[in-house]
Amino acid sequence: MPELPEVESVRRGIQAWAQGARVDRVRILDPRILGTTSNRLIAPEAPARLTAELTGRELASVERRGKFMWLPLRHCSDDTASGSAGGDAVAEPSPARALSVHLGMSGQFRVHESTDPMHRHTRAILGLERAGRERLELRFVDQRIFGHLGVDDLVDSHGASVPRSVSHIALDPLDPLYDPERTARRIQAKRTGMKSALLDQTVISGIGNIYADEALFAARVHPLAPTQTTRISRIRTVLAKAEAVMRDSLAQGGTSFDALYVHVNGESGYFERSLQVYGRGGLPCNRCETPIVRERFMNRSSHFCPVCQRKP
DNA sequence: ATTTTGTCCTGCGAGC
DNA sequence: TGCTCGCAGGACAAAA
Repeated sequence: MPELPEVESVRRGIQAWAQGARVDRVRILDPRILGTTSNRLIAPEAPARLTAELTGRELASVERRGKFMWLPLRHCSDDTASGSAGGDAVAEPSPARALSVHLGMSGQFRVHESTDPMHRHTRAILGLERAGRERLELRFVDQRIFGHLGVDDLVDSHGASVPRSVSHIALDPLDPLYDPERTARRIQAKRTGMKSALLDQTVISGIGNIYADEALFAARVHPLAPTQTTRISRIRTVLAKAEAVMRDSLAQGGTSFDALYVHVNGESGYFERSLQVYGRGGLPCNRCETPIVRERFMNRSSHFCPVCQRKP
């Protein structure tokens, strides 16, 4: 399940290939990836519209906030020259639109040559033309179609330019502008459990079910500990552990449980072997040997040590 | 207003 | 053997 470390791994993975490339071909194989998880009504003309928006554009960079990625678009220099017929020579305008990407549960970006065999769950293909280098394809593969592709206006949010669809997402712990103290106070102001707060992408972004469980274990805090009565120092610790565990994971290329998360070249990350509680229900706690408990609440599995993480 | 619940989707494995 | 059922969970609309 791609969370911050996995998405950042993918961002770094495609950056070298995508940055500065020109989109010369777009194929939408399954239009459902153009919708959101809650809006599956795809206008019939949506694929053609996205294709028109992207074709001929240059991908300026690859950005990320939390689990969201986007690639700001700009007109290629030759396009600009022919487009502004006889107009004043203006400086390259800052990108106003971006290709926005969410990997959902099972989304992957894979770098391929166009002759490579097609993966069964390929949902979209961007053909990339790169000055002086061979053509390649960026393929969006997504088994469960929780992922999303779209083109969106760039707007200002938390001191950065992000797609409108990302503007409500909070800064993540790897963002230079991230403020852990402010985040801790916001969490304490909520009336909910600690795990719910960590998963609220408008409070802190990038944390999903795996790293929420791992951070709470590392901080010795129960997932259902009420935010309001948890001491601010404990909340600070949880945030520090969340950041630490995600940085560790990133250094190991992220967590790969199965073939659902892989790098752009198809290789897996190695953080799974470092997980302390997630996926370890019934196995002994690495600190106290007590069997790790797996319980379902919030419609999700939560994994924790009943001894190390005292009940609220 | 804020918090919780339900929904989307596919493949796989357990159980009968 | 073949079927059904449950499970995996990110984000968001809807309900509470």
